[in-house]
Parts: sequence; C-alpha cells; structure tokens
Amino acid sequence: MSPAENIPAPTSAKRELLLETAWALFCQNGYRAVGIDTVLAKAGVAKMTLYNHFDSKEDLIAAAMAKKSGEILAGIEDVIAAAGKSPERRLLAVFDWLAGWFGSKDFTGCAFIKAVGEYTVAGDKPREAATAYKQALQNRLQALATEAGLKAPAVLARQLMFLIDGATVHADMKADATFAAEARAAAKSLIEAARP
Amino acid sequence: MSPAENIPAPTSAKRELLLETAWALFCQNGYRAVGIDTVLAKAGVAKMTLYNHFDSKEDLIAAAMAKKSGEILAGIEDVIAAAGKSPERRLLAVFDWLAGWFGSKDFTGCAFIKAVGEYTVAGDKPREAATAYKQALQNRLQALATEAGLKAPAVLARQLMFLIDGATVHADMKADATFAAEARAAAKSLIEAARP
DNA sequence: CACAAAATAGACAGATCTGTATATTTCTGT
DNA sequence: ACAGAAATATACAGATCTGTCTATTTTGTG
Repeated sequence: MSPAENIPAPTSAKRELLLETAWALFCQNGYRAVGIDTVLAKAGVAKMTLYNHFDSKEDLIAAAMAKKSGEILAGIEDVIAAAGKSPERRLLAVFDWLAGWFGSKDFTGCAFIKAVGEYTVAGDKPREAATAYKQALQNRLQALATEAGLKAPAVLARQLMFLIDGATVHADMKADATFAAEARAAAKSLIEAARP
Repeated sequence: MSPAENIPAPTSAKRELLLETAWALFCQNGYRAVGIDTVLAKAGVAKMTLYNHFDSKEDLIAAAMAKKSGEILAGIEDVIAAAGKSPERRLLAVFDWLAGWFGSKDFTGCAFIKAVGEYTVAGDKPREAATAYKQALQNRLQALATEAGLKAPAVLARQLMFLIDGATVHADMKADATFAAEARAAAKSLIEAARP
C-alpha cells in the first residue's frame, strides 16, 4: 500500500471546508432544513467534490460531528487544565467553558442534541455521532469525579450532563447566556452533596 | 355573533384527529422528516380538510403543541395534587411524573425541545409554542418553590428545568428510563440546598 | 326530506431535494 | 513540462414536498 491511498485523502482542504461549512449551516438552521446545495454554495465547492469525499448527506453530517466532537473535547480539556489541580475545580471548569460558549455570538444550541431530535432511528449515523460525543464528555466528567473521590461518580457525571444539556437547550431557547452560571451553581450543589 | 362561528369550528372530530396524528408522527420522527401526506394517510383524512382547519404545516404543528401543552400540564397537575400538601414533595412529584413518561413504551423524547432544534428562527410558531410550554412549566415549579419557602425560587425552578430537559434528552438518546430517578435525586439535592 | 356545511378524491403546479453522469478544467508532484 | 489526481460546471433523473383547485359526496340539522 502506497502512502497515497485510493480514496481522495484522509484530509484535504476542500474536505475540511465542506465540514466546517456544513457544521455552521446545520448547527444554525437544523439538518433537514438545509439542503446540500446550500452548503455547496456557501462553501463554493462543486457537488461532485462533496460526493467524492462523502457517501451521502448523512455521512457528511456525521463526519462534521466527529470532527467537531474532537475539537470541542480538546477545548474543554484546555479549560480543565487551566483550572488547576483541584478535581472539584476542574469539574466546575466545564461550566465555565459552557458560559463562554453560551456567550459567543454564534451560539445556536447544541448540534448533537439537535441531531438526536432529527435522526430518530437507532442506526442513523448523526444520532450515533451524537451519542458518542455525549458519552465521551460524560466519561471525562466521571473520571474527574472519581479523581475527586466523590460518591457515585457515574451517577454524578450523568447528573452534570443533565445540567449541561438542559441549560444548553434553555440558553438557546431564551437566548440567555447567564444560564451557564445557574447550571454551574447547581453543579456545585451536587458536587458538595457527593462528598464522602 | 352566533355561537357557530364562520371558521369550521373551534374544535371538530377531524381536527382533533389531525392534531393527535400529527403529534404522534412528528414526535416520533421529527417535524421536517414527516410530510403532510404521511399525516393525512395515517389519519385517513383528506388534504383539503387539513388546509380548511390550518393555514400551514407549521400552523398544524403549533396547534398540536398547544393542545398537548395543556394536556401535559394538566397531567402534571394531577401528579402534584396526588403528592400531598408538602410543597417539597409536590416539587419532587414532577420527577415521578417524568419517570412514568420515560417508561412509557412510546416515549420518544420531548417534542418541544425538538421543535426548538428544528425551527430556529425567533418568530417560528413551533418554536414559540415550545417556549410557551417550557415557560409555563417553569412558572409552576417556581410557584411550588415559593410555596415551599425555598431560596431564590426563580433560579431553582430554572435549575430543575435544566435537570428535567437534560434528563429527557439523555433518556431519549440512550433509551434509559432510570435517568428520571437520577434527575430526581439531583433535584432533591438542589431543593435541600435551597432551604432557608 | 331538504339544505348547507364539511369532508372527500384526485389532479396538479411549482419548488426543492439527493444523488448521478459526463465532459472539461485546474492543480500538484516529479 | 507532463501525467495523474482533484475539482469543476452543467445537466439531469427521480423522488418528495407544500399548498391549491375543482368537482363530487357525505354528513348533520332544521
């Protein structure tokens, strides 16, 4: 096998552009509401280029979600690292990251939650990409809770996920970035209650 | 003004059937994924009947949401009433209602949250119907929190909404009804922390 | 029964959508 | 410069969608 494979390439400029453009449009307007042609027009890319890189629209969506998943988790990791070494502080740092996200001017809710709402069949790729991301974040929270020596870290991690995703839905709905702080305060209560 | 108005009727059998059928299909499969023709076929109703009762698909969706909103809030009210007179117990009763919903075999997540994800423009009727419902529930929680004499009842009500909606998203995603109990436990912690 | 309101069937316009086919041009690495 | 890979423009098939129009039939109420 030569280093240059048969398939276009694991990554190329056009491919990345398509993923970024697709993410932005789908996140802002929903998945089924945005047609492929809209993505192509905004990206300035030909239709065949898209279908040379991706099997279908759902495949493009899932690929964009997978890419963003990695980027977002890396960004969260940075915030956690910057929070010092207290595991409880590191847990709460995720909610500070949330505040930054809610406050960003292009905040339009969680594209993963939206994917679960629009792709409702178990095998749908966007749905699976969404569950994978949410599970990864939950696992990270659980690891932090375990480090912190908190009781029932798996349950706590999920409860924190409830707060994060619930706050995200409401921040989108009411366009209110202060909800991150309220979620953080709630998280603090749960963490304190989980001390051994 | 005669009791029989010009418009078909405030309520009719066909109209109710359309609302029920539309709700079931949209809730299960998403809004844009289901066409009007699918609703009509399942309901066994002619297309013109639909457009005599509703201005558009979005109007049908918003009407179905408004109808269900009232029914759901009434159902929650029953559970609250059955929980006795302790305000804190009444607050937690909402999470017992949640458990029953998650466990029902036709649970497919929250149609209001999905509407916010699919109709992303501020004026969209389905989005407004969703925010109205969420606000009504939040107001009810706030009233209960106030009755209970808890601190910052408005904030607590919103935090409980975060738990409810986050748990709903995750219960849909992972098809796990036990999340209601975890959300309830978290709610209990928040309520205890809010005691004066 | 008779009359008006409600519902029906079915076709249709017009738009939009995903994905494919083809022929041509641009880019890239050696 | 040249060969092969990548991207392009364009057209198109086939399906689907919302909403309208018309003519007919059913239904409910006096």
